[in-house]
Amino acid sequence: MARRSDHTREELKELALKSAEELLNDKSASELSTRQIATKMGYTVGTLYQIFKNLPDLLLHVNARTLKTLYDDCQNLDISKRDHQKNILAYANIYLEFAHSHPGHWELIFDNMVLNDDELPDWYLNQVNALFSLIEIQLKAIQPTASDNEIIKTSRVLWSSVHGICTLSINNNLFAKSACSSEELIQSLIENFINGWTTLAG
Amino acid sequence: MARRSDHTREELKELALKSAEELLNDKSASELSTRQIATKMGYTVGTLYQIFKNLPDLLLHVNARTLKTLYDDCQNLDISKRDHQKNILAYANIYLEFAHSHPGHWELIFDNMVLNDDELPDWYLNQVNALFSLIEIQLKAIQPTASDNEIIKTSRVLWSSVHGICTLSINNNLFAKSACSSEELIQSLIENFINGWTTLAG
DNA sequence: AGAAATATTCAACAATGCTTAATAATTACT
DNA sequence: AGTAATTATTAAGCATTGTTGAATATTTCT
Repeated sequence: MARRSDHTREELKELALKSAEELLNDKSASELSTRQIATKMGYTVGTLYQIFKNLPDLLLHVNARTLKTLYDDCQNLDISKRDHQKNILAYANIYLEFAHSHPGHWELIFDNMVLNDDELPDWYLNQVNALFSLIEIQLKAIQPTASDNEIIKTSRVLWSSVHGICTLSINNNLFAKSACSSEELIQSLIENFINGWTTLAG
Repeated sequence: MARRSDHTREELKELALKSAEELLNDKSASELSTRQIATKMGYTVGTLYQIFKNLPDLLLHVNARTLKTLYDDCQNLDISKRDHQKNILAYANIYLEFAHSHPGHWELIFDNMVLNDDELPDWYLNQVNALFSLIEIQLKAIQPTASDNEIIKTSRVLWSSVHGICTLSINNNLFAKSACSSEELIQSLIENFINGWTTLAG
């Protein structure tokens, strides 16, 4: 066996990422492995190491595509010019919807294997910041006098909280049989928090 | 070979759990293995399978002890009879402090290996519910007219949100260099949310 | 003391994991 | 066209996992 010019280098990269993504539709992030990705591609593991530095590097590229999807989903929203709380709620629901329908992709974003390896590259951090900006813009519109620091802090609080609801609802760790759909929880969070934030700090 | 009378069955159980806990001080939950636990005990793996059904069963007992520690920490608080928001904030800080100082123990509680195996036993669920009750009592005190359903929902929202802040701050995923200590985030969450909750639903 | 019961160890199995050394095939050059 | 360099691809290496069954050691009971 040997060389096959079936695919160019760029095609192989696309193929690898696509294979990983397909696997993530059925498996959890921790079950993803080089062997499985290679098999799904119709190649063996060594090929992967010619395209990517190592597994974390491959996964980072998968994550980058996930972030892009999320960002595009947010951009496709009809943003209201008046009701900023509604906009934030819509963002949160996109996040929730994505987490529920693509738990594997979503989980991988927070996988320590990818994150802790070393410093994340700038091109990746920029994608993250772009997502945060969406929220920050809405918050600034709600409270134009708030300091940048306050805006950043509040965006982190909100996003962490939404994230927590997603995490626990996906894994069924809410321990509440009834009347606790994750949509309800998200809505309660956003409404009460934003209301408190506007009346208190305003 | 360790002598049969070195430890009673009960002592072995304690020894196993203690060894697992010590390992969790240095390792992440996913790095924990039967072989390491057995080695730390001074026994071999077979002994573990005489005490516990399998690894998830062992880990479930580790988690039970973690939950007890958390509950005891909460019970040792000086609870105010007036300022219920302050009490909730204190609970949240205990949760945060525990998560930061014992990330391995904390992570294991939400490990899918333990949770997804099969239905969790009642004696374990009771421990979980006891912790939720602490929050629910405070919420009920804030809004005595709120329905049970609303109390349950709100406790889940609050706890999920606190949990999210812990998750992301531990793994350094907040992507905010400065001015975002997790304590600040927790305080912002509790203050704004409770304020919004009392003014809105009241 | 000898036999039955139990505790503990050891070895093996069957997977899985990431990574790299070796191999085979294509390309580039003379 | 024939040889050398490059590169795609494979195969093997090495470590680790949870679990089990047989062998060995220790205790208990008759």
